[in-house]
Amino acid sequence: MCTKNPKQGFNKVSWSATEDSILAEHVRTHGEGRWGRVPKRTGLNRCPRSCRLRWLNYLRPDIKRGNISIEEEDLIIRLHNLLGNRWSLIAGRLPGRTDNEIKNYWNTVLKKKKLKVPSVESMHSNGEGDQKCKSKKEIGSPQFECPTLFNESSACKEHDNRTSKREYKEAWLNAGKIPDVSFFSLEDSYTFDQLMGSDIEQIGSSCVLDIDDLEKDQRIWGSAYSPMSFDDSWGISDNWFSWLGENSMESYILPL
DNA sequence: AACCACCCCAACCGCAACAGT
DNA sequence: CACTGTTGCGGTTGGGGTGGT
Repeated sequence: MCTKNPKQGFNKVSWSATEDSILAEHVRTHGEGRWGRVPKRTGLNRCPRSCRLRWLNYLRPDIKRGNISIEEEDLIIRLHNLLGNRWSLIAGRLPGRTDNEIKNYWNTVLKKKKLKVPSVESMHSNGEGDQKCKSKKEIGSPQFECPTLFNESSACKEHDNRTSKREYKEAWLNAGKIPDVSFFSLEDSYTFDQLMGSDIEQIGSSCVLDIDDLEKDQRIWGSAYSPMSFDDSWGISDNWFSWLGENSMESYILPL
């Protein structure tokens, strides 16, 4: 655990080029992980978490530098509509971008853009567009921008009764099929309709289907396309789930 | 040139989940 | 099962840069 400066409370210190090179060299030699040992081994006067963060957000070789493109911005907006403030998941769909970067971009750029354009949800609520949850459990429910009478409180309440991430994952792996999806609300289905053009589709409260990866495999995609029809009331038809289960599509299911 | 206000982003925090013993 | 250390995540904030006066 990083400790606060007892005198000044909070004391941010930027990483120097020397520190960066020491850390980068250490990761190159020993690999990622075991961050608790890094400060001792390298002599860096940094806490393990600070080292990890510096590597993940700045030093990693696959980090993409430069401005967020229009395409990336569009994807961020669509994924945020789908997933809410789950920055790591959103970042996972943007190669080379970190969750911190996307979070910052949202808070400094996109949030303002969103405020400028009156959304439907603002007409139904007090205008607080972003969810303000105190814990990750509360964040669990994606905040959908629904054109109808979406009710956030009822959606959150619904989420409490949903299967936990771990149970969901285990159930999927053990049973070889997608567990109960009866929690799909009518409101959610409207969101799926809106997101038909997206490369990612939510198939439950705790996982999404990676359409991008699916499309890469032409054999699978070709045979999958026909049963993947969308149902008017539930967003994704039962055919999807049965087809996915029959064809061992675990690798295309991304747990949230 | 000096000051101020604002903005952006890196770095921090608390909490929760996970892994190991 | 309980405990402890580690890791991952989202929220928050201090520092530095920039533009306006």
